[in-house]
Amino acid sequence: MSSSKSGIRDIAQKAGVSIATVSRVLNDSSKVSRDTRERVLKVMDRSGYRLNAAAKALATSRTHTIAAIIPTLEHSIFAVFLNAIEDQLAKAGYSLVIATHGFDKDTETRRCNEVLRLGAEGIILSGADHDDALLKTLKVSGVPFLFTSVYEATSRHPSFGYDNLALASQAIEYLAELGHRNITVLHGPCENNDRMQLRVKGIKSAAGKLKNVTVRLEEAALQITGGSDAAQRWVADNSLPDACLCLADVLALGVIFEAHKQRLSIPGELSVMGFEDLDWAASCSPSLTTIALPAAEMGREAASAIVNHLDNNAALDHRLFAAKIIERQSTGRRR
Amino acid sequence: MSSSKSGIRDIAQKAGVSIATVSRVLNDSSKVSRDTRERVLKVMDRSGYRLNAAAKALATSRTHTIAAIIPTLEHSIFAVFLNAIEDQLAKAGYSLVIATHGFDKDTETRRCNEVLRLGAEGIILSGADHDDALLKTLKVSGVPFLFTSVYEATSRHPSFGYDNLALASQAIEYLAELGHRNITVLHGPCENNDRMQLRVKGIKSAAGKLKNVTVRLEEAALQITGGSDAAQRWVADNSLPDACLCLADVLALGVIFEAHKQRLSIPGELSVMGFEDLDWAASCSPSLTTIALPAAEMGREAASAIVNHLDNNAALDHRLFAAKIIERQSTGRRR
DNA sequence: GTGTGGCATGTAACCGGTTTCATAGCATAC
DNA sequence: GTATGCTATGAAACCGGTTACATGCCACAC
Repeated sequence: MSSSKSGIRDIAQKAGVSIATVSRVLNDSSKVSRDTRERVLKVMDRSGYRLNAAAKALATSRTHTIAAIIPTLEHSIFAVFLNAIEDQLAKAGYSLVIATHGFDKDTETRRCNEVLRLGAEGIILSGADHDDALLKTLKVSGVPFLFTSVYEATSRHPSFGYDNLALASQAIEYLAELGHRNITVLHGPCENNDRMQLRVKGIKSAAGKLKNVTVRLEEAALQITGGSDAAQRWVADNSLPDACLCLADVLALGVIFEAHKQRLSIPGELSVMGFEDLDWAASCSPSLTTIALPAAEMGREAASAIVNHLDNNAALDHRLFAAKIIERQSTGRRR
Repeated sequence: MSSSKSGIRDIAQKAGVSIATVSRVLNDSSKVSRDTRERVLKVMDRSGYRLNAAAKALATSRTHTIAAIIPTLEHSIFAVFLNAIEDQLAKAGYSLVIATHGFDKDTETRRCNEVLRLGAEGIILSGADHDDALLKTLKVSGVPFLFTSVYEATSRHPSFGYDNLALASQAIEYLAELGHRNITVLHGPCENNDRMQLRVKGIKSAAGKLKNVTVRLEEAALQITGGSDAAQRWVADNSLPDACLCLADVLALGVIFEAHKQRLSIPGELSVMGFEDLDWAASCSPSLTTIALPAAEMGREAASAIVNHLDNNAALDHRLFAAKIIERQSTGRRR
């Protein structure tokens, strides 16, 4: 080995300049003569130099890393969301670290500490309901963070999301307006999932005001079989409602599949409505009436907002993402 | 502020020990007396000390970070795969950085350089077909890497995956054995996607050997509408095959939805087979005969292998993941 | 010729950890 | 009492960058 020095010092020596000059070249400082800059760059290129991010982070206290802490990547709504975040962060020169917690608050808190140790400069969280320890940790650390998928204008912490409560109310009102009098609402587990809690709350609130409409709430596992099992039960029990509102699209897909197996006509015998507008909702048969949540847009904007806060000190506050009912063929007027 | 010193030096001062001792406590070195250790830990706890990962990385040349470079998170097969990786890495004390390239080789190479600069100690790639520049970069860097989703026993680089070629052959043979004589194979774009290329190659190879079977290949966009558009065309053109083999489950789902709309009976008038076994394949109607790819298992094992290589210097080599045909109700004997 | 200012560059401290090596303290062996 | 060895601890160098400050040089004004 010709030179044992590593990194910047090696380059400096080979180029016959000081390490400060090399650093200036790296950082595009204008205080370097054209000649010198080119000489240094040439040496770097030839030596296959690669900047050491850890050293830079140590010296600057900047890591250019953002963390997203989410329940799981297995639900495609999160994958779409994260994909948009990653994309946007990459454009801004930041990288994404992900941590999943599987809907467990203690795990979430632990993972939050881990990403902070790693030097995350910003944290994107899912939902607004978190452990006190997590919030305290975030507060103490001073790292900016963002709740997502919920819009909580009154919260002290910034949130980017939807008005889950109002949307759920609108959904059931929509079904009621179609004349349905007997509506079953299928929802996922509410535990450690405030988005779902809010939707259920919205249902309860709207149900109280609807005259002549019977609303029944049922919980199902948040997967296709959760929906299909429920539909199967309705047929077996002879408890088929006029309409079924699923507070997650996967449940609706399960219902649709099961209805098909049972030769139940949708929307003839059963109207089905979803929540999320996953990619297949427009294509399934019948296509699914649902509430379109702009998850990708939310991801992009959340990433931009955090970056903009870090780079330009822009304020982080609340942001409501419009979501609206997409009328498709799985719902119809009650016969 | 009482003490301006930061991190370890602050703790050392408050505990009345040297920084070396604090470091020993942090690293569980046994060469610290019980008393001292407890005193240091107490001070750390009270001060809300958090280790600086960048400093540690700089000093040790270890980041405990693994990168996964994948095309996109939007296809759920990748999400499932990554979810398993993240889970496994977290258990082993590593974190995951993800980089997506959107099926673009140049972007992939660029992202690879980025994660190397970040200090990724291992890299998980999707597929085995990459830019020469990327391979050279990896080779020069000395960072261990793993191709996934493909099994290439003859490759000089380790690969964890499936025998895409053989599986595709088996799939079409399976359909032929059911008596189908007129089979259309629907595949996604092959460009920059060697998994798909291999599957198509497997089809062509098997097709040559099948007597009395006409195999037609059609390309479709890798999304549900790719499948439904194709099926719609078949009906319009009067070119409906006996059976349709989709080299990605999403395409099969599109075909199933469209068949339902067209009141085409599956498998009565058309047998449909998929590839991947995504989560809904068992629940859809009719349930989908497909090839089950153990993506989560592959993710877990890939993560373990990289970690095991880094921690215990275990060799990284090839690993074939068994995938098999899952017979469900979307396929049947030709009438 | 001297003074002034600006530009390019270098020197050295610093970021927060780890680690090598030295050493103090003490018990045990002779 | 001295030699020996072991344990717990500390001092200081080091990892690879950034950056405040110093300096050398040159042009230009006087």
